[in-house]
Amino acid sequence: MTEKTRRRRDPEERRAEILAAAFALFSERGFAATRIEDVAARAGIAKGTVYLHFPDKEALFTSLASGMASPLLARMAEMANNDRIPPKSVIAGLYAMADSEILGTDRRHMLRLLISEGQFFPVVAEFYHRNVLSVGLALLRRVLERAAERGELRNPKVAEVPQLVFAPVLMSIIWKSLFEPYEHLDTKTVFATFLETLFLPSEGEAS
Amino acid sequence: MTEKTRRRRDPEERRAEILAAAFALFSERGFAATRIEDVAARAGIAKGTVYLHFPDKEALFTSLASGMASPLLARMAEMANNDRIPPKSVIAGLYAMADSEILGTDRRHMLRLLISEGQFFPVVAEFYHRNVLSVGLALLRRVLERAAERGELRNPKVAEVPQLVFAPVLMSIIWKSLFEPYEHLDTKTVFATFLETLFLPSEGEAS
Amino acid sequence: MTEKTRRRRDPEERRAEILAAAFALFSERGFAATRIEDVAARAGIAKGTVYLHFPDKEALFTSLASGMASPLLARMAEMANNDRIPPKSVIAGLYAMADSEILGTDRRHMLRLLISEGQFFPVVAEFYHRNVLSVGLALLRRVLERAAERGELRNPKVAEVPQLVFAPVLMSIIWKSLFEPYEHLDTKTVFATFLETLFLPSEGEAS
Amino acid sequence: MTEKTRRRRDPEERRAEILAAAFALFSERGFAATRIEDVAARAGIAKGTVYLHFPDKEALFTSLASGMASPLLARMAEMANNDRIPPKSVIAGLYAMADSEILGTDRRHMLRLLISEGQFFPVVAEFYHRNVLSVGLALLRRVLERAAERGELRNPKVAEVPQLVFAPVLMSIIWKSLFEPYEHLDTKTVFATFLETLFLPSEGEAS
DNA sequence: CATGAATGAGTCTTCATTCAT
DNA sequence: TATGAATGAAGACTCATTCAT
Repeated sequence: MTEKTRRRRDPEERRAEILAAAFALFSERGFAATRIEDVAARAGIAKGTVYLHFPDKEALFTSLASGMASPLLARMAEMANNDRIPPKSVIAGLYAMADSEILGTDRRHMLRLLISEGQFFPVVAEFYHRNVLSVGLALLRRVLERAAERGELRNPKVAEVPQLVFAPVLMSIIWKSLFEPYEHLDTKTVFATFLETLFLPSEGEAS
Repeated sequence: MTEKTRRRRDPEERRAEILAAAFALFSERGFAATRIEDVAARAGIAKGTVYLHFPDKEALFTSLASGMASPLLARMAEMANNDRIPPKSVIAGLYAMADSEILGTDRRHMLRLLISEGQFFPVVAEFYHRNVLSVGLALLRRVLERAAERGELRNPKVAEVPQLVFAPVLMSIIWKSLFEPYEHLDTKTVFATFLETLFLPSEGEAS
Repeated sequence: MTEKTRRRRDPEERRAEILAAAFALFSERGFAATRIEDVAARAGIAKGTVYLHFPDKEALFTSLASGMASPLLARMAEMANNDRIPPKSVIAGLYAMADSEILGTDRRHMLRLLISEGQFFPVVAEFYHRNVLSVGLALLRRVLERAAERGELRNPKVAEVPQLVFAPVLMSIIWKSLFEPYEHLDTKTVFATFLETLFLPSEGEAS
Repeated sequence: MTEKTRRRRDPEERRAEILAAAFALFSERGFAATRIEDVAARAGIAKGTVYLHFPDKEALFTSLASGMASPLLARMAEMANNDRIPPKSVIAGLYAMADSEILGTDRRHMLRLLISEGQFFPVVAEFYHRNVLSVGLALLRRVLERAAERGELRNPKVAEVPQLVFAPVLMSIIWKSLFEPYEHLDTKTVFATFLETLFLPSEGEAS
């Protein structure tokens, strides 16, 4: 009875396990170099079983990519929409979150993967634009406009190019992926410096 | 006359043609999805001929990657080392160059490719770190320090994190690759805004 | 009914079928000239299936070579170890067995293949030395020493060079492979004559 | 003038150089694994030049095989036809020659190659049968018959199976090729022992 | 549902042979 | 004659996908 307890799990759970395995392998080796068989092995199931949950290899990638963003985005939105938090603190919080939740985890590999493969998966790119970027940029724009109104931005025009806010995040992901072995990048300093470049010092802060 | 002049070209020229073909296809489809046979076809030669010039597919990529950076870097260095040009103009010039020479051309695809595949080609990553990044960052640091001394930076600490300078370039490349079809990004505005965020307005400039 | 029973056979059986196909083709054409695809076709399976059972072409050869010797060797050992059989009869029996079981069958092709390719498959050569030759020579030496003690050998020193015993077998294999179409070799006479050269006539035998 | 002395050599000499190179490489690696380009390189010429002297790779092999036997055979014939030399000495001389001229040199590789590939080159096999084996066996038969008449053979019937005489030579070639690294074979002892098995001790010889 | 043996299209790479120079 | 760049057929091996069990 304990023998075959592994079979016939909850479908949703099984699906999640497969995605987790795919995530690990895509992160490590990239899309092309990951074999379905390895994903299956890592998920502890047989090759064919993967196909019971996903029509093909691409679906594995698109599912993964789509499912990855939402949780984090929600938390970010929550923070950004809280008008009682000062804009600078919001952005600081977002950077802290990016640092610990993305750069500090395997998620950064997935983001790199998105950067790498996204172009060849229009479904994914469009999904991200619609559900992540549009939303995220709107949030940022709102926060930055609030900051501009309060006279906290060194250059108020930044509010019109909110993409600049996540440029350092992308740069850090790329650096970590490619060059960290050769030269360490201290992302906390990156974000802190950038924050101080965007925002004037708060009152009571030493320059 | 041009018909059968195909045989026995200058080796250097032939090599360049192959690289050009590989560049086009890698840019368009990525490394894994490009077949040597397609590279050959595009170069107007037979499959086997590619192997007379490059030992394998990887070599094609590494050659390409290595050969791509130097020319541009040299021009950038020249500009950055000219102390008679004010720092802000130097950075403005670099952004202009990035905009026209990278973002405005196919080279941006190659850069994306580097971001994507670099991790799996340590030779390339190390080459870039040593020959491009180290050099480029040193240049930027020098320019930024000069700016700091002259009191032109909004946040002098930026001189210690010169990577921030090219963060918007990377962001733009990624945006163009993935999201441009869905939402246009005006890179000139991106760079202009960022420049104004880094630097205080010059005298005589309107904010 | 036999039509589509092709899928999912007993792995051991499938393995044996592949080896049988490989045996036939290697025998006929040699190692280099045999294509995996042909082996598959002959076994009635797809190319890829071969690779489910053997890691590569070499493994096919080494498996084949290794698996080929034991059965016969065992029977020979049994005969040679039976001290109640007079030495001359033992050797006669071995020759009879070689004649009918090797020279008279496709196995002789395999032996030729071993002679041909063995040098390039050290694994195989060592395997044969350890498991076939060492054992076989020890047996022969024992039999010959017994014969020498009983004064049955024309030249007792032969016991010290038991390799001489199988020299005619190798010669016959080579002859059959290369020259039989041009000139028949009667192996029974070869072995009989050699036997009479090694051994003195038994009592009661006419010279 | 010394510059291009290498070009335009005597065709016969050039041909010989190519054959020598082919011999070395075929011996070392076998027929399939030897590339024409390597033969050319070893002969110090360009790939295409080989084709000015031999129509294809096979011709290289057949030429080589055909040209290899004659010189040695001639010397053997000379010895065998000298009726003043006692038969036993003739055979002893032949073994000595085989030992020093074949087993002791690279020629043994070529003989192994003949054994290996001969089957797939009927031209070669037939050539050898007609020009080497027929001749050689006739010589041996004659010598053995002379020995039989003189009552020097332990088993006079050997004269009817002269192939037995070269069986130990083949065995030694095969042993050296495959098993020498694992166990040394002393060919002098092999031949001496076999000689004493074929022939009765000469008068004045100790057994 | 789950399995994993089987499939075969797809790709890299090699190398005998040709032929313009 | 000699060269060696160019060719392209050939073959080993991979892996996404299917499907009988």
